[in-house]
Amino acid sequence: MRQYRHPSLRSVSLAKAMQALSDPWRIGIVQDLLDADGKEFTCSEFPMSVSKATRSHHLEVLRQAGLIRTRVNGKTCLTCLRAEEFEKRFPGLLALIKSR
Amino acid sequence: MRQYRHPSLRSVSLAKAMQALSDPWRIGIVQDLLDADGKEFTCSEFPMSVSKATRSHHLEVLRQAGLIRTRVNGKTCLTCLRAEEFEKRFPGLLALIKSR
DNA sequence: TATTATGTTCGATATAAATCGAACAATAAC
DNA sequence: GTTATTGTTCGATTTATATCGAACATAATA
Repeated sequence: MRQYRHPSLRSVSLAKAMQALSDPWRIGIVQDLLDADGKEFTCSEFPMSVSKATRSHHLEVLRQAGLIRTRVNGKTCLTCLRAEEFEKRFPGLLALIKSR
Repeated sequence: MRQYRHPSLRSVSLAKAMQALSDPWRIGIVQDLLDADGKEFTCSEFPMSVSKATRSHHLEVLRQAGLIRTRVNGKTCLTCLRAEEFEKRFPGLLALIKSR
């Protein structure tokens, strides 16, 4: 499988972060990751009723906004939150996403 | 001049707030309001190099996201931040916007 | 009342984003 | 090796957003 690109958080603008978090599916993904407290998810584990192409797209948007990190694991890919890094760059933003 | 509609903050979703703050011009407007600490701005006072139609559009987006309040004042309209309300609904978000 | 200043709204255009199916690639399992 | 599973990428389509000029409305003022 391919190599994932993960930008440094320094290079992520506030506008880009906001844009990434302006979609309900993507907010849901981040909430799932927050609720899971560090656990990694395969792509298909996120509960979304969209095609796998769209799912892949949303994950890429979150990746380029510095929100998630994905690694290859055999046949699957595993995604986790970049929680500490993101929190340092945009303090308090993740707390807003937490389910409520 | 017309009546402005201002949604209750309860009715503003996180996605909508994020969407409103995903544009550099709009981030700039909110930063100007934060820096001015309560002062009201007329539309044309925000330093933006876009047409007045576009300016009006961006202010409407912020208005519908619960970020600003606009009132008619004779020939002009005056806009201020809905700082306390917005902070109560989305704690910490405005702090992220503050110029830095 | 005519003029000017300040914004809004409309219609059009251009750009960006979301979405899907199909084709592809890589790995695991048979 | 063949097949099945998991995702990515491509091309096309649809929907949303940004942008502007022109027309309009309102209020202050000459």
